[in-house]
Amino acid sequence: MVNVLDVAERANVSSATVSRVLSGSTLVRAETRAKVVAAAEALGYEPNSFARNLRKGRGSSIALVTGDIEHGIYPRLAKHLQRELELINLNLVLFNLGHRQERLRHMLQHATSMGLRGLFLASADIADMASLKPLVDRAAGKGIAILSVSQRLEGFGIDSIVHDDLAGAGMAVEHLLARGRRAIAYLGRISGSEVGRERSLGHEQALLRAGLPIDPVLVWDVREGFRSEAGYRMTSAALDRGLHVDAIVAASDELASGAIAALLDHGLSVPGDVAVTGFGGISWGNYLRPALSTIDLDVAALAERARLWLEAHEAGEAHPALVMIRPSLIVRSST
Amino acid sequence: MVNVLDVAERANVSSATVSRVLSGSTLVRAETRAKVVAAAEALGYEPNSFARNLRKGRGSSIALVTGDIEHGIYPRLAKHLQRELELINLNLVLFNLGHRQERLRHMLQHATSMGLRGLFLASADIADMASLKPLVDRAAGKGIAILSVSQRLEGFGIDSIVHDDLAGAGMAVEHLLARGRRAIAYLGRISGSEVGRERSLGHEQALLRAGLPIDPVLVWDVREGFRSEAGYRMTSAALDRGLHVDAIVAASDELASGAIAALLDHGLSVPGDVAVTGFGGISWGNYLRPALSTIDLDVAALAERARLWLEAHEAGEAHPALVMIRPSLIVRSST
DNA sequence: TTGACGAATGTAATGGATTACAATTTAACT
DNA sequence: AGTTAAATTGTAATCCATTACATTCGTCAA
Repeated sequence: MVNVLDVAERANVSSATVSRVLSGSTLVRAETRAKVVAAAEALGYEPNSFARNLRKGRGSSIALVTGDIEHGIYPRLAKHLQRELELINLNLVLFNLGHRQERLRHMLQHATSMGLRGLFLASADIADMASLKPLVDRAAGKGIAILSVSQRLEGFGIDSIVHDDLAGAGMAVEHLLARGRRAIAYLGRISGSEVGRERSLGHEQALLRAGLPIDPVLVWDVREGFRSEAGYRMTSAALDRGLHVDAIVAASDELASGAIAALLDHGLSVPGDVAVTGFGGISWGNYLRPALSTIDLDVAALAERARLWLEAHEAGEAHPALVMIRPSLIVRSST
Repeated sequence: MVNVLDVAERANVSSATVSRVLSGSTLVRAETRAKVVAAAEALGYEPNSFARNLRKGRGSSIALVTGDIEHGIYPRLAKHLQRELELINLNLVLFNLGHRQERLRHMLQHATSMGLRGLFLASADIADMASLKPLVDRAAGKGIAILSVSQRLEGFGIDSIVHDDLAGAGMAVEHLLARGRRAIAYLGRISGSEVGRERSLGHEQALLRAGLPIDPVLVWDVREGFRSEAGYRMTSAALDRGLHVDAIVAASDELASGAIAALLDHGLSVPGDVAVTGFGGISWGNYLRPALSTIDLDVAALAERARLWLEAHEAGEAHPALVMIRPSLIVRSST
C-alpha cells in the first residue's frame, strides 16, 4: 500500500507537506500543492483511515441503534440519516437490538473502543433508561455524541429530536371528531412503557378538550409492538366483545392496516362503520383499500435536524435539548 | 485514555504480554494472565480499534450497498445481515445509493481507504456493471470481499447469493394456472435492465411450459422501481386500455398492492375477476384485503449464507460462486 | 553440574497520518 | 544591502496495539 512517505518522495517534499496538501491546508505554495497532487494521483495514493483516526482520536461513524429496523418509519429513518451523514463524510453503522435489548448496555460501554463518534438512539427501552444513565454519562464524558431520535429522552439528560406525537394524535382525533365520530378508540398503548406514551396522551387530551369522557375500554394495549398482527388481534378481540366503536386512532400505520383488516373481516365497512387513522406515513398506506388516512411524519426533516445537531455538537456550539417536528395529517378514504 | 502501557505498568509486565493476554494467546502463565486481567479491569481498559486495525491491516466493517433501503425486502435484509455479522464481530455500514448511483463507483474506489473489509452489493445497477468491473477487480485485489446479495452477478465474476427468482415466478404462474387463469400478466419488467430479469423470465417460461403464448401486451414495464405507485399506474393504464387479464404476477409485494388498489378502483374484484400474486413476503401483505398471495423470500437464510460465504472467504477456503435460495409460495385470498 | 530445549516474557520495530515546533525561504521595507 | 516579519517546508514525536526477534528462566537429561 502506498502511503504519505511514498507520495512525499515522489514529489520531493516531506510527508508533512503531503499531509497538509491532502487535508486542504492553506499554508502550501500552489506550485508545491500541484506537485503533491500529481504524485498522489500517479501513485494512486489513498489515505489510511485507521491511521488518520488513530491520530485524530476519533472515528467517522455514527451508530444507529434501533429496536427493529425492519418496520415502521425506521427503514426511512435509516435511509435519511445515512444521506445526511454522507454530507459530512460520516458513515452510518447499523445496530439492531431485536430481542437482545441488553446489547444497548454493551454498545454504550464499548462505543469508544469501537471507534464510534456518536450514537443515534432510535429505540432505547425506556424502562431500562434509568439504569443506563450512568453508562450514557460515561460515554458522553468520553466524547461520544448521544442523541435520541424519534423518542423523547430529555428527561434523562439526552438531547432528543422527535416528532410531535402529542400534536399528531390530537390532529387525528380532531379530524375524526370533525367527521362526527364520538367513540374513538386508541390502538397501541403499551402499558408500563414510555414508548408511544405521547400518542396515547394526545388521544386522551384531544377527547377531553372536546368534552368527551375517556372510556378505558377504548384504549387497546399491544404488547408485541406496533405491528399489523397486533392491530388485527386487538381490534378483533374488541369487536368480538361487542364493543361499540366508530373510529380507531392507531399508533402506527401497520397497526392501522391490521385494524382495517379485522374490521372488514367482521363485516364492517371502513370508514362507513368505523373510520381509521394510522401514524407514520408509510408509503403503501395510500394503496390500501380504503386508502389510509394517517399522521405523516417528516422523517427527512428529523434526519436533517439530527445532522445539524451533530454538527453543532462537534463544533462545541449550543444545540437544542429538544427539537419537535410537527407532523401533518393526510386525509384519505379510511376516514 | 488508558492504553496497553498503562495496563502493563500496573501489572508489572510488558505491553507485549498485555497484548498477548488480551488477544487470548496461550503463551502466558496463568498467574501472569490473572494479573493482567485484573489490571485491565481495574483501569477500565478498552482496546483502541483504530490502532488494532491499523496494525492488523484490516477493519471490521462491511458495507451494505443498496439502491433503496426503505423498500421491498431491503429493510429485512439489513436487519438479518447485521445480526449475522454481529456473530462474527463485524459491523454493518449502510450505503444507500438512492439516485446517486454513481456513488457505487466511489465506494468501490475508496473501499480500502474507508477501512472496509467487504462490500455486500444489494443493488448494483447492472447496466453499469461492465464498466465497473475493473474497479471491482481492483478492490478485490486489495483484499476487499465483494459479494452480491439478492442479485446475480456471477456473470461479472462476482459471487452471488440470491433467491431463485426464476423458480419463484414459475411457482406463482403455476399456482395461477392451477386456479384456471390463462391471461396472466407480468407486472414489473424493467426493460433494458437485468434487474428482475429472472422473475420476468420465470413468468415467460412457465407460460411456455404450459403451452400458452406470451402476449407482449401482458408484460408491463415499470420505470420507477418496484413501488406501489408504479403498480397502480401500470395496472390502471392497462385496464383503461381495456385489456383482458385474469391474473397478475407482480415483481414485488408493493407492485402487487398497487395493482390490487387499481383493480378495486376499477370496480373489479380480487381474486374474482383478477387474481394477484406478490413477490417478497412483506409482513403487511397478510393484512391487505384481500390478503396477498406471495412468493416468500427467505431473507434470514440469505443473510446466513452471506455470513458463511464471508467466513469461508476470509479463511481462504473455497466458497460457492452462486448460492440460490428456494422461495416458497404463500397462498392467501388474493388468488 | 552443565548443556539443551521449551516456556514465558521483554525489546523494539511496525503500521500511516497528523502536527507542534524548528528551520528555511521569500517578501517587504528602510 | 540589511533587517525583520511572513510564508513555506522540514524534522521528529505522537496516537496505540501487535508481533518478529531477542532474552531470560526453568526443567530435564546426561
